[in-house]
Amino acid sequence: MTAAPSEPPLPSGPSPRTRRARGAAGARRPVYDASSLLAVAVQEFNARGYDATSMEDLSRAAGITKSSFYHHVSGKEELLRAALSRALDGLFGILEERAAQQGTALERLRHIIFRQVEVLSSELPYVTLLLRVRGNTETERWALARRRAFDASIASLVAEAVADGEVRAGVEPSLAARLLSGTVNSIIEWYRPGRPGSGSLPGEVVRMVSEGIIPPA
Amino acid sequence: MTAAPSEPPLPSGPSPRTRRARGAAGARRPVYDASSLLAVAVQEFNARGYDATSMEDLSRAAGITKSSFYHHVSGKEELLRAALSRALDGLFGILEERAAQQGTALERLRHIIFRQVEVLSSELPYVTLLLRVRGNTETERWALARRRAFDASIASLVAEAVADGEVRAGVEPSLAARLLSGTVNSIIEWYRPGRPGSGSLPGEVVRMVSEGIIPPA
DNA sequence: CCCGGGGAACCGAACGGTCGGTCGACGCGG
DNA sequence: CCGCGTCGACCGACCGTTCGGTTCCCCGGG
Repeated sequence: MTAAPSEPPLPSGPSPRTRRARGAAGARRPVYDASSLLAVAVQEFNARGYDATSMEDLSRAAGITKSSFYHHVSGKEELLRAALSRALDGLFGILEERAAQQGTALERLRHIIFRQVEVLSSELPYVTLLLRVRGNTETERWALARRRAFDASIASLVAEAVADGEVRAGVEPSLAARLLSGTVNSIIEWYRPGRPGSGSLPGEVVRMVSEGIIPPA
Repeated sequence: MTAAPSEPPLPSGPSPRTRRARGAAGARRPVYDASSLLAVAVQEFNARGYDATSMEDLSRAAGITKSSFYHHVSGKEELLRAALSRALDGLFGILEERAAQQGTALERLRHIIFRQVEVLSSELPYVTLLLRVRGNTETERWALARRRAFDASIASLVAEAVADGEVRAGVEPSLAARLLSGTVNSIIEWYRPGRPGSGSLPGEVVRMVSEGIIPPA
């Protein structure tokens, strides 16, 4: 089920305002634009959880008062929506890459996993937030639906690889797909950028899920 | 199981006045004991998230008022503590089993993974709650610390297996341990009891992480 | 047999506090 | 002097928790 992405529910609010610093060159204070405030908010959301993070927490982390914070953003849920949208765009972008659409099912699958790890790393805070959504509001349910669609496209790819006999016999497609996604997504629990990875994380992950840990007999 | 087997959490009936008959044998049994209330609470916590679940949500799910609910439990965080404790006891119990302490490192590792999947399944709601705590309160930080200790013991076992040459060459121990735990823990995201698993889930998981999905060359 | 004390279960109402969000005013650079 | 960014004060709603009081059942004394 590769459902076409629909419009996110936008209850009320103007279009995202791209605020710029005062003068072109002479900005004198840390002026906050929408994206930098979003980055701050997402970091706080991930540290404490969305529901446990108050708007006052966010404004304090940004260095301004709550009222000033509201001058730049339209509301708490809108921040969440923007963050989830960014994560989902990154993930769905993988599926549209050339290498994700040509070659054998196994080749495409390996490429998608490789790229998914890369996106998880580069968009870590946003994807982290996405993977913790519970579905309490309409925005969260929208994100959950999109995320399920992404997982479903991977699952169908796994099923195709199994049908083509490209993977080990006895592998149950839906179980393998779930464990695959779970393994990849679990990276957000411990990966932190800037830490000296011994090698290429995406390559290591692809190899681990492909060959397991047992030495070839 | 300590829950009373006779009575599932009754839905919000219009007349909660149906007082349950005291035990004929004289054993006085309240309508709700602590453990059945805990089960209801944990289910709600998992559905909405701990912070997003109000005490009124819990009491409504239990079929009584908020005040009555407080007659049985001491507070919200105490419910959380009891649930997390149950999950952690289940996990640490695995490490004390005989098969987890004798044999080669790889044998012990495979047994622990097998049993961990079993515990995840049998104590699903409690382990689910455990794997979602963020560390906002002292109780949550205590649970996080205990959970890290469990993961650490698995990581050291993986390192031992690598040092003994029991696993594929080139496997980085700490990365493998993290992916291993991530894969196993991700089961809570989709496993639901009662669904007809085609085979033994623990066995399938052990095989998948051991051999991967690639057919032997 | 009846009666009444005691306690568990339960409830409505309210507490102090925090939440997301709003509003009017002020300082200041253009 | 105009408007943007900032701010303190404030709002209604809801939070977890407490309290006073009522109902129901068991049980011992007459």
